[in-house]
Amino acid sequence: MGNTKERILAASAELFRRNGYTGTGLKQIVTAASAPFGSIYHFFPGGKEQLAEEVIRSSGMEYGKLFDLLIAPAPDLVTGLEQAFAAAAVTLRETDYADACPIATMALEVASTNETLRRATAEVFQAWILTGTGVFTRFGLSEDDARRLTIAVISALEGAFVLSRSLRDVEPLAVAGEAAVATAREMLTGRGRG
Amino acid sequence: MGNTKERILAASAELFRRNGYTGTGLKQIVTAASAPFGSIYHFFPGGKEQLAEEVIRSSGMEYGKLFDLLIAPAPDLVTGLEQAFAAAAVTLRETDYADACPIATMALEVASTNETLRRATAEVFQAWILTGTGVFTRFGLSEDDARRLTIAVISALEGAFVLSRSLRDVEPLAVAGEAAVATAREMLTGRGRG
DNA sequence: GTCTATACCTGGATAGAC
DNA sequence: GTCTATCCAGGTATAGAC
Repeated sequence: MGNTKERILAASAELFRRNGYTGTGLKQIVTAASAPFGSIYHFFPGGKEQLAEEVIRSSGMEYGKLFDLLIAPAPDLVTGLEQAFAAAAVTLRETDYADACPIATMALEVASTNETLRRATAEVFQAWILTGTGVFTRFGLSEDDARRLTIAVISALEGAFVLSRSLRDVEPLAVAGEAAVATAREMLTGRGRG
Repeated sequence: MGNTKERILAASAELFRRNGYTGTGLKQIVTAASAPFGSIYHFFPGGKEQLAEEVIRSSGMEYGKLFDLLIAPAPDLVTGLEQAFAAAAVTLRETDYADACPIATMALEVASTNETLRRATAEVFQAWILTGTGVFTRFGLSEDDARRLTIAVISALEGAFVLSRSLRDVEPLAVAGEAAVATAREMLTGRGRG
């Protein structure tokens, strides 16, 4: 087969997401991917850092598509947000509180320790913000409101993931979802900011 | 001196917060603490895990006091929330985007890998929720609203920390703070949930 | 190009001198 | 009780057989 690289990327994505960057070993990755050790350096000459960078970009961009898949097709903004947070809660419970954001753990780990990877996570988050802003403007929000709602939604989701994974309870995800909906409603009804 | 243990705890708290649990080595800790290597096992016979557990509990509980120090004394709930998010933004910038939540990075790292430490982070978050609920009820919210606002505020803060540290920009912290204020206002004016 | 063996280093942990 | 020397497993990375 020629999909060794794909298997390494898939195994890395799952291990990095669950165990973090420093918490995942290259030996662990090749074992999970059923690949020989040398393949890592064949496909990723830059070693662990290059592998992680590709994982951050690919799985991060993939995750960002959920704005288009879950929220954009919804009949209205509130319904779209409710569906997105509900879907996140289902996934979290089905995976025993393991599969939340694919890059959040790494983002915190590398924020102050690895500039290359920090930049990769930043570019992913910026892409999400652009995508979300586009989707929300199509629901009638101003450019400024749409951007602010996107940032508020991502923040609420990421923070709720931290609490829900730690507490092993989806309550934070539900509460954060309702708060995001309230923020959206406030913008839609034009109550604006203080 | 007899404060070797305190120096180890202080150095560990800072390193764990910035570099994470797996990203911090015990040798690194004793160097930063100017302590001999053996002292770690003298004061923490359980090794790295016991040290991390004590750090999570102590620095976590310390951080939870900010509810009482920053929000409780405020003239009103909205002002209190604004001050808390503003203070977090100032600290983040002053420390070059390093000092955010003392336990969030570890919480994500250990959520699926170390049940002892996961439980320690969960107990800290539960304590924060209780403290916040108490403070918010004193501002006139119902027990249920107060609990839900607390969870929404912590989620917004934690998520904004992820984005702000990655982007090296306090905009997410500002936006999340305004969203938290909007949620509080909605509860205070009795508009309730849908 | 695939894969194995290995080099080299740092990780956590321990023993024991003082 | 303070501190040093060391152990062994695991980490990343490389060399080279096939």
